[in-house]
Amino acid sequence: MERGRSALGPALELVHTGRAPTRAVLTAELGVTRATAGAVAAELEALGLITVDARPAAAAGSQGRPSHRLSVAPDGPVVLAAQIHADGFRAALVGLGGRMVATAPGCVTVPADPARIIGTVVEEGARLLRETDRRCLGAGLAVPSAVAEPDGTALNPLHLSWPAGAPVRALFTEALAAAGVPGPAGGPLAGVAGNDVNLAALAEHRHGAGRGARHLLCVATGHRGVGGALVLDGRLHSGSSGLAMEVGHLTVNPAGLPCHCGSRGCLDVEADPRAFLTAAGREPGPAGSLLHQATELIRTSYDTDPAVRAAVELLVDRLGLGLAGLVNILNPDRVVLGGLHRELLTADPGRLRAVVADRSLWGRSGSVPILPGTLDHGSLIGAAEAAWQPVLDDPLAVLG
Amino acid sequence: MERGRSALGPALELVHTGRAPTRAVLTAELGVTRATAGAVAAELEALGLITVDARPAAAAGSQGRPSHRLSVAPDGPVVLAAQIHADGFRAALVGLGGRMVATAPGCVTVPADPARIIGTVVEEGARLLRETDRRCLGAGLAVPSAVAEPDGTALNPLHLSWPAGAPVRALFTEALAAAGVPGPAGGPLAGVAGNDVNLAALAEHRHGAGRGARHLLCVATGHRGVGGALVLDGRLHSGSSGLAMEVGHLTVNPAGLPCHCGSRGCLDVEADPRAFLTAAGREPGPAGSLLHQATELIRTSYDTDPAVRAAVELLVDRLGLGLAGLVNILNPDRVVLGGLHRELLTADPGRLRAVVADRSLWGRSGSVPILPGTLDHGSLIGAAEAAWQPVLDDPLAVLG
DNA sequence: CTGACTTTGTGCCGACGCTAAACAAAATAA
DNA sequence: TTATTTTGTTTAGCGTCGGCACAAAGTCAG
Repeated sequence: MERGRSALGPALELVHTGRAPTRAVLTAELGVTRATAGAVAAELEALGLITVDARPAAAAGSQGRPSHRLSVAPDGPVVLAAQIHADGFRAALVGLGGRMVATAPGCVTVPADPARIIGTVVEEGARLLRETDRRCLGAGLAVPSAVAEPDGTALNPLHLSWPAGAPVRALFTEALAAAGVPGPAGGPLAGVAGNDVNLAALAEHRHGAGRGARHLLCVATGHRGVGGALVLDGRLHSGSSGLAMEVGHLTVNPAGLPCHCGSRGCLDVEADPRAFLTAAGREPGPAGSLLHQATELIRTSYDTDPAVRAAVELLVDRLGLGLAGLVNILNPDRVVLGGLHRELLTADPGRLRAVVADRSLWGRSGSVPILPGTLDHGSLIGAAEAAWQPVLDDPLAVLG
Repeated sequence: MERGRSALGPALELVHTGRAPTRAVLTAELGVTRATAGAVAAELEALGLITVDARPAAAAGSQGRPSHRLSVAPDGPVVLAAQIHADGFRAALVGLGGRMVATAPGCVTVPADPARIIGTVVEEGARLLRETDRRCLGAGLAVPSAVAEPDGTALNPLHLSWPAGAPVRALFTEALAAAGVPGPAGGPLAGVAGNDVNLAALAEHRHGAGRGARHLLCVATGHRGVGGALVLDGRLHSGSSGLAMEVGHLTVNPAGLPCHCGSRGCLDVEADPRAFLTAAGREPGPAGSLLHQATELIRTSYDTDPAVRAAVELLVDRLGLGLAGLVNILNPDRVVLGGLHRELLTADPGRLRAVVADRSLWGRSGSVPILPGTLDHGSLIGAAEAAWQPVLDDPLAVLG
């Protein structure tokens, strides 16, 4: 059996995430000798994945021989990333380092049946690939639904009016074959599919506000409902069957609204954009625009409208209760919020952090940092991250 | 740097947990060649950790050359395990395979100050060690409190009337030195300390009802409050600072009792022995006997006393709600219950499983197995497991 | 009982990933 | 200029593991 250089994957991940800007840092991070780090970097360069710049802009102030600069290859291979959400879909090519190389304009279409829309978004991606000469090493798809493993089926694509249990991964892989996208070995390309919040969390961990966190908790909301995700030691924790972090049914308001799950006051119905708009006395618009409507309302009227401010406080309190419960269970060392929750945090960071610190049992002794997400297209980048994973695990197995 | 045989640790763990009864199975489980597995087994035997029995009792019915039998060395090294609970403490020597080699009679003492009681239990353990000629490779202590890392301090030793923040690991290590317990290298022995429920979960995963589970969730109650633990891919998940799985403050009864955390209806006050006794119309006895009182009541009167049966149903419903929340968040592939919860499950297994399946979102499509714990002294065995961990990770680093 | 077959255990060799150590290179400091 | 510091490279060697051939110990068919 082929045995690749085992430090190759970790080294690529360090360059990929920007945590190894030089061979010297790479040596320290990998815990190997300079000789090994040098050999590994040379091999990654030979594979066309990274570049070594012997003459960086200007040496820093420290003494000693200046380091060469390591960076991801600017014209290296890419992966095909696709995202489907309530109000459309998007396709892109993403290189190492989370760099968006090419994007198809975000098409706004009412999602019809899964096979059709997945076929369409894959065709967009295939078109982008034909316009470039860069190799495609993988493909990832983000959907607003839990994706069961090992089947790759979408269990609750609620906002998409898809049938529950749609085999999204199989449809994705079939669409890739139909669109003529070749895999790295020339054969067919196997796609990966995942929940959008999970994938966004992975992207935040690699390239965003979660960088360097050991245990990262992400909570985000799209238009309806609340999603969670957990990255443990750099790996997405999706549970034993891909269904972990369905956090929407934590009780955050015992006297609250009834939820379709049978309980009352679930996070899902108490801390999503619809709940916010209702609390602010606004009429919720069409389903596909709830997030934008709520975000705009906060950004434009938080400082001026007392009703908006009161709604923010209410939702911050509920969200804080849910976050505190999750922090007590998972004990992450960082929390990153997305979607509406990110806006709530930005609007009133002190209150949310205080609520969580107050309710999490060890809040006083070093409470957990809570940060807003920093990526614009987290789910899309995350889909790319999932597609890169085999390469990051063992570059030679994919490229060798 | 010394580089031990890297398959040595995994191989020892497989024999330790009984998952590799023969070299052939070991070969398959490790994913190596027969030659490597044979060399690894020979080295473990040379280290005195396992024995190879070339002539097992009787060959099984299958054809081909019969395997030699692998087992943990019956007179191999041991670790010192100690446990402190609300109504006393206990010390034991535990060999590989989770075998209790020697036990000091469980002393029933009201825990006074941490240093005194830890000193006493360590002296008991040291006495056991003096009565044997087996080497001691580590020491572990289980306490009924969250233990913060990396400090090793007990944050909420509520039932022990200890000061919060007692440095239990340091006290344990000091007591080991004071009692003259030598480490494997002749120097002082560094002890490890952990929460009792966490350690019991580790023990159940290695030697009990959790064996073979990928993601194991354990929930248990002692006399007061509810504890949780999570074993992910064979490693205890204790969070970024050792405080994970504080599950006692999940809301399971929105109209329930006020909890000291400020909320109402927390699992901690709704599903512990005191809550059960109250629900059954019994007067709770002294704090240190609540678990025994509740257990006895279920075992003797569940079949005959309608009030007891009603109390079981009530607590099963509340516990089920809490478990469903945890299952939705963590998506384990097995759940093991201890303490009173184990009794509740045994009394009415159908109801608890139905409640969890009903409330966990994907309950219908393959609900998670819920099993009673099978170990008598789980926390003690778990303390030993934690002490064995360095040996299981790299036997040569400890023994070489 | 004998021979074919199946499965397990072992010895030998080579590939490969890494460490260690010496050396070379490129900067700063005196 | 020379010494010092830090980085990169070369070479030798070691240890782990895969591959292979062979031996060992049983079952099964006749």
